[in-house]
Amino acid sequence: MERLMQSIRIGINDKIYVKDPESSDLGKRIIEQSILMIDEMGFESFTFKKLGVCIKSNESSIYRYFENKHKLLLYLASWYWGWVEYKMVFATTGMTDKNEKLKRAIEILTQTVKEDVSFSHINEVLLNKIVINEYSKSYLTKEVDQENKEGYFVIYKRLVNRLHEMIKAVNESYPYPSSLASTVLEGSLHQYFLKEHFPMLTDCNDNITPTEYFTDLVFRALNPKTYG
Amino acid sequence: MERLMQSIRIGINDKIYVKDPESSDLGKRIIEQSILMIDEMGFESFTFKKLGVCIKSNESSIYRYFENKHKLLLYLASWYWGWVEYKMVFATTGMTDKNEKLKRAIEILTQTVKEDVSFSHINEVLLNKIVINEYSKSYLTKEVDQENKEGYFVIYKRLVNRLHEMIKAVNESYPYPSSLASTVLEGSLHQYFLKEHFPMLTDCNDNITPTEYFTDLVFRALNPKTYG
DNA sequence: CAAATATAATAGTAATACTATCAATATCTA
DNA sequence: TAGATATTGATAGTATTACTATTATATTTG
Repeated sequence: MERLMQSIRIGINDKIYVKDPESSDLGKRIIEQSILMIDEMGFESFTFKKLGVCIKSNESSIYRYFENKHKLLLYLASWYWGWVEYKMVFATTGMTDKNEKLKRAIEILTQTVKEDVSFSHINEVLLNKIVINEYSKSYLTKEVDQENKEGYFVIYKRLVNRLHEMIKAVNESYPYPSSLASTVLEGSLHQYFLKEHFPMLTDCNDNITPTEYFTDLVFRALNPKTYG
Repeated sequence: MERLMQSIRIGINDKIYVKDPESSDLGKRIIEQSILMIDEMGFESFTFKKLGVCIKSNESSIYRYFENKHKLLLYLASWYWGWVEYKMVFATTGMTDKNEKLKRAIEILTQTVKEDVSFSHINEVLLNKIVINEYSKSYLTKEVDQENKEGYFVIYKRLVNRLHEMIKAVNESYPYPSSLASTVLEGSLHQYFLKEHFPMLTDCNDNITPTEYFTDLVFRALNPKTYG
């Protein structure tokens, strides 16, 4: 798996960047260090100026890769969801038992990333933390409709849709497959956040994972007669 | 109900503001107009300078009420959740049927606000929209633990807890009552957002409400043997 | 009416989020 | 290998943001 992952490229909408950061050494340093810095100081405090100092490059050079830090966040998020999508498809294709398949998918989608599987310069553990803390900010904007039209969220939408399809496969009469799918993806990030900062608002802790909670929830919803 | 609401005061942690905006005419105009402006231009573009122009007052005068716009958002959110809590408690106290009580609570917590019930200067319809679009930003910060310690989120936490208690009352053996409660509250805002901007990711539309989806979900989760 | 308080007006600072220009390198191509 | 081209770096500059400080002017209250 690790070997395989190293040669995978995540296809990201090329309108998100001015110049593909994968195409140069500077570009890769921008991605690598921005992940470390955003995790460290939070997206609000992060600036291209600070990043420039950190990678010993110039602010103006970074602007040649990304219009602004918002676009950089969109890039990081797209990369993350593309990576999760890859892992999910890889883990579930070929599975014939629909229940098991859905269960496995939920597992992949709701688990934390524990070790850096190492796409060379991208630290997936920190990127996962960034997505938990910052992803909402990438779409809770006044420009969301325009940016959605331009395709900045396609990967995420495709991922929700894949889950939606698996839910339908298990119970085609369940009336809210899309909402359930989006609830699992978004809710999972939220439960991780609560676990860290508002432990009173969640049952998730060192023993109970968001994966257990959502697996249970989804199968109760889909199969009320036989579950539990 | 309307009459009653007009005389209610929402008790907000006084560390959120420098000077209580309810204590003066200027303070009320700050609240009133900031709601209109944040709804109109989004929280990112909103500044105290612009607000000053809008209410024909001075930037520096606004700083005497709120340290910064983040604190103002915390204030608006606290007010909103306090108002929702009031409505929920009002609607459910005295109900004896635990199932009906939970159902009614979910209804209140997940419905949109359709008309301005008019706390004089506060437009609840717009405030509800602001909460959908901006609430996450109030806690997805590096300062969240400190601010939580100072009690800036007590009302919201109390509300989640009330729902948690009602869930337990219906099914005390359900293993994830806190997570389910927080999922309903946060997920409801998310479904409204998706309905508006990513309709493919939700089943909610003009005919299906987040209330129906979450009522169904919660009762399927709590009562798998008899529901549906 | 005097004192206290609230608000307004003005000015100023450091940082942010860029844009523009030009020089220095590196690389690729004829 | 010279010459063109692309990439990066350095410097400067602008408008806006997010404040703080000071002083003046209303307004309230005792």
